[in-house]
Amino acid sequence: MPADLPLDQILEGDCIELLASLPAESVDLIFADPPYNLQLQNELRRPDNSLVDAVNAHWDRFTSFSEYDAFTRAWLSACRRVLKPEGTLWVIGSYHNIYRVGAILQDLDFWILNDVVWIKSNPMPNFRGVRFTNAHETLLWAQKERGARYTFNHQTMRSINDDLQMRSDWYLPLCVGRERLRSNGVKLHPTQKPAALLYRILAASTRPGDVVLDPFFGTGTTGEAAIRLGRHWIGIEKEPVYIEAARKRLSCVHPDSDGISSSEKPDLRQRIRLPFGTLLEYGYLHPGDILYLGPDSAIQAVITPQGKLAVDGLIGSIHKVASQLQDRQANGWTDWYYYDASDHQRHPIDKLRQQILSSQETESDE
Amino acid sequence: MPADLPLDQILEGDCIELLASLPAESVDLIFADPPYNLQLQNELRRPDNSLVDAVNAHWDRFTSFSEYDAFTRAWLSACRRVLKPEGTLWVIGSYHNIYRVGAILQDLDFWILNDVVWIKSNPMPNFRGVRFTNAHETLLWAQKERGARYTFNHQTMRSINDDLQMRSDWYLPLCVGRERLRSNGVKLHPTQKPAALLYRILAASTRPGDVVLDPFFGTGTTGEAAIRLGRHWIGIEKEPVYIEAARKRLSCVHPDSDGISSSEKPDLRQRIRLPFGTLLEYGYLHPGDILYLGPDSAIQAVITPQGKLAVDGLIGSIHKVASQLQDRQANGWTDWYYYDASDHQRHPIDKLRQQILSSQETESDE
DNA sequence: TGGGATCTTGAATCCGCTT
DNA sequence: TAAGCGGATTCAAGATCCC
Repeated sequence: MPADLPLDQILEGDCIELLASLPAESVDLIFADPPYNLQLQNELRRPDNSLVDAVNAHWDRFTSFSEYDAFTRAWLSACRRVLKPEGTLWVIGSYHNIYRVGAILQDLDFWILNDVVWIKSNPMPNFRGVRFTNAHETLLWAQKERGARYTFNHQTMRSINDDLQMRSDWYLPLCVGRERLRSNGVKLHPTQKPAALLYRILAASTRPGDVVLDPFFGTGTTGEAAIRLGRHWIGIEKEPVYIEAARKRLSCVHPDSDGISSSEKPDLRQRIRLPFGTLLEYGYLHPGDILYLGPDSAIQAVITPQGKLAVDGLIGSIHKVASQLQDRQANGWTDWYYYDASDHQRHPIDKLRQQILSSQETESDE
Repeated sequence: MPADLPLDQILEGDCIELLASLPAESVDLIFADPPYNLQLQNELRRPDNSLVDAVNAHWDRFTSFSEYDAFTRAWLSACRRVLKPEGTLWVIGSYHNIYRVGAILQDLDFWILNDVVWIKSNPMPNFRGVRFTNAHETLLWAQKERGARYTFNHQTMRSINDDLQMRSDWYLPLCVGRERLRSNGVKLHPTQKPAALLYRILAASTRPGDVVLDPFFGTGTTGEAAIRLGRHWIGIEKEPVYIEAARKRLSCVHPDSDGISSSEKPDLRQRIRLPFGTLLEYGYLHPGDILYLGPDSAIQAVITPQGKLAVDGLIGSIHKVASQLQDRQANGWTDWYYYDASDHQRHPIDKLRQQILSSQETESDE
């Protein structure tokens, strides 16, 4: 590691200039959350006529695609220089910018390893009903040089995904509530990312002690994840307000004493756990199917596309719904039954879980 | 509709040439599933050493991004020419090609309306555990001209999504089992799309009788959805094997007698506008009658002979008066109530409008 | 203090016909 | 063509209020 690498600090200024001042091939991972080039023409109002507080920051104003492209090429090239040959890069964006970014990234000889979709559990609806709800953002994960060795902690990802391979669709809520940084009740940054997103990214693609750089540091979510996971970080940001907020925030963050960072090998106990939704993924059950609360009970519930159960107005996990209906702590796996057309009988859904678990044991790659 | 438009048939040959022979601005919707530019360097084997039957067709081989870009620009431009000004275009792809396609599409002045992610319930795992399971593909939905009116059947989408807005994340299984076309047990087309995907696309963004064109028709999934939904279709394909399979397949498809197509809720935006004065013309209400601002409110207004409402010095449309009295954006149809002497209750005046609208529908429906 | 009702808000390219 | 205006349009969570 070069001695002149400014570790664990925020560099104040323009990222393209500051990146040029850093030593080449010195960084293991880059996470970038660049301006999205949103182009809302007019104000937007909800059906109750209240005004939506849209992104309208000066740093997100570009006059044309070509201006945005030039900006994108500049910061991506600067990032490429400081990245180690075996390093990788993440970029997040929406449909407004991600196709520009993706194409330029490929033109600069980055090699895409995955695209990942962050699916929001609570996106803002489309108030006018004129398009589909914009419920996801896209992450690109690319390596600097095609064919180079890169870090991917497969077992760590498995262990935080109920021992299934982590897929390219990630379900995470927006950054709201206590996690969202505010000043006098006003959100500090219009697009603060959830900590869980950065935590997963760093846990997946870095090793302890690695250097993680974020050229659009904002309020420092990347730094927080790095500290918690025992990685070094470098943040670049030019807005003094964000820098101050990030410094204050990061002064209170400490490495996790347990969790992913200290248990990078999967815990054998966790191998038994399997989310109900997996039965849908495997096609054993389908959204819309009916489950019964017991072998003879008339009480029914419908499976939702999200892998929950719905009865009347009640929606929740198999365990929660079973508990509420029976007014006691319940185990959904043994309480809910499905109808098997082949033998005309009801069986507990736990039977399906056992089938998947046993098939995974034999498929296991260890 | 141009008389020389070859409806409901497959055109045999190269799509760029054949598109040039079609009349300009004649097609309502284009769905394109272009070659993905997949380039597995070596054969891919599962953990049990069996060989994965990857896409390796000759039509999916490009030697460079620039060659793929030129091809993409050519077919997208040709599509743009035949599309009506208010027409829209869908393209599906994976991370190998969708960023090229998206950027070129924007460069050609298509205007992106949404990107949609098709999330596969049963994707192929990443056998070696070196990346995230590639569990989704990306769809781009764009209009030919920014700001033009386009078709989006919001109410239809709502009704097939439990009365919630349809989001940009779609959960559909891969095309497998009986749906997958096979010849002697071998899959006929390496990337046959599920019928449910095309069905949703056409149900969302076309109207009955519209012309849907697919420049990479393959085995005709787009044609099947079009027939089932009562839309015209044009398929372009150059592989004789696929053409033969599509012809055979489509000869057995018939319009749905039920399902989405017949349960399409009328989009309120698209129905005929009916002025408040019509209620007076029909004799449902009379000048001088009293309306009430809610089921219990004491606030009253008088109907003027001009079909306006008057309260104190205030005179205006049902909407304007309701908005001013309540100090918010209001819909007069649902806010104003009339007194029905037959049941001694107040009802929204929208009830009267519905009666007229339904009587008009039964008159015009043959 | 508990729970139900109401209010607030989040990276959003967000109306369309008539005059 | 730009302005006017009729009238259609929202989901999930967390925070706050109220009884």
